[in-house]
Amino acid sequence: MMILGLVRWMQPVHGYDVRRELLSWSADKWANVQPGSIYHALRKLAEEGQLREVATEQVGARPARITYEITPKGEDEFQNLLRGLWWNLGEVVDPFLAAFSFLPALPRDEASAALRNRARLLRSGNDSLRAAMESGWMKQGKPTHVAWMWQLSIARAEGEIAWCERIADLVDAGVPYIPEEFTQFPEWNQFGTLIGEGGADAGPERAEPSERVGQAERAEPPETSGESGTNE
Amino acid sequence: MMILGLVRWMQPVHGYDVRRELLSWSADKWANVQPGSIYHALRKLAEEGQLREVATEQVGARPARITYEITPKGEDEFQNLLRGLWWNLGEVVDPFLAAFSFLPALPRDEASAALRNRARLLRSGNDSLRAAMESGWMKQGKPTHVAWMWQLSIARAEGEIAWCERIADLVDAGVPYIPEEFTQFPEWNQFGTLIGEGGADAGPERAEPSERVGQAERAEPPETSGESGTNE
DNA sequence: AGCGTAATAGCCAAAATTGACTAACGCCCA
DNA sequence: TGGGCGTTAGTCAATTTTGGCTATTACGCT
Repeated sequence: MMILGLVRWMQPVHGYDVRRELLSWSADKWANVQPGSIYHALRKLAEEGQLREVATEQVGARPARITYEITPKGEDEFQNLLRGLWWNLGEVVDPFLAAFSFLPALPRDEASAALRNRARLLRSGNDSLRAAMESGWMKQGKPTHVAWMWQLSIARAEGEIAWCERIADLVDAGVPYIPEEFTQFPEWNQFGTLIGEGGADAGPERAEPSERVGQAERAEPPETSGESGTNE
Repeated sequence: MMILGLVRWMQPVHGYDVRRELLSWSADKWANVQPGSIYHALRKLAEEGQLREVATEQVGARPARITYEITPKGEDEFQNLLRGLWWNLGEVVDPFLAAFSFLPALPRDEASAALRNRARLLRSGNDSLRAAMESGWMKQGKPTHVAWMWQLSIARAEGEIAWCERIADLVDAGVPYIPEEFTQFPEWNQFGTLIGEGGADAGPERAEPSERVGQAERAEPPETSGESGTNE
């Protein structure tokens, strides 16, 4: 989608243009697009008839670059995709949520410390976003709505900060959360009940692998070397 | 990570157990784990020495099931992974954010309608989460911290709801955001508007907001069949 | 001019993910 | 008593994703 939309936007383009644009948006972070996938996606879209090759230039002995533009079919598909995303709730993938589900695996004091630390990180992330928005960033020719996107991030983070502090307090206060299954039975079967309850389900969250660390802000856990590695 | 953690948690287990557990958590939504990937992950972890095969039972002529348990090395790795996720900010991947970056591709009135619709969806999602938490869910033996996870979702969504309304107001108010690239080449809009209101039906506006707030919360864009398909 | 670095453009083999598929077994009810 | 259905358990080929690699040209500096 991203790629189709970008081609639509910048056409005619070749792969490297798209790559640079995505990179400049740090889209490898908030969208799901690594540079390596671009060329594959372009080829696939072209083969599906949503894009069309428009030229193939070559400068010297460099790799030839193929320029694409969107076809009416691609435009149509793009509109569908776009509306699907705007009108429905998509599933958000958040690795922290997945990790939080293992709360009982951490000692209480570390859990609460980590939560407060997270609040701190979120706050300072928000601060730097705000600073970036006010300082000359927007005069640099960035579209206004990008600032709105930042604001969405900020708004969500603000909700999360409050949550962090609240939960940290609960943890500190010794509110019990460790299920008996942990302390008593090694096996937990009573999970069948979870399924039955799907009627009111709605866990709109989702966790995805790959953690990359924001440039500066990062704290290390007390003891282990917080290697961020694979994600099985 | 998820899988390693689950094995650690439920050991000794075989693949199907893990699969059922993840399914019961709807983990295919909020984590990144489809049933198909489980066995691969288990094998990979075993081969990396983080898990160990512990038994291979076979009942009749059914597929043999291999039971795994975690090794000290796996435990170590799990602690690392877990702490990495707890102490650092991970990147959240949200398809809506990606879609929002194409705001200029939508007609103003559709954008604002979609935003308000989104606020509605989020609100009702929150409501049903809250309802689920209060109604017998927690008495069912569910670990307390799962409720905290729901609360995080709610907190974030609340921030987002406010944002939606705020931005919708801005859009309605005609705050400019369309970059010059767009207005320069009006043939782009051609498609947006054509498709947006070309449905030939009376109102190009407002998908009929279905009143019932049941599980099937979802609204359709004005005309196109909001296929949520691939995502290039 | 000569050298090192950065940017350009894309490729590719390996790894991961997916969803459809198999195939036996248990059980219920007519 | 046997046929249909759901559960159990996992496989597999095809698709996707990854991120490191190559090889050329442009640029800056002394």
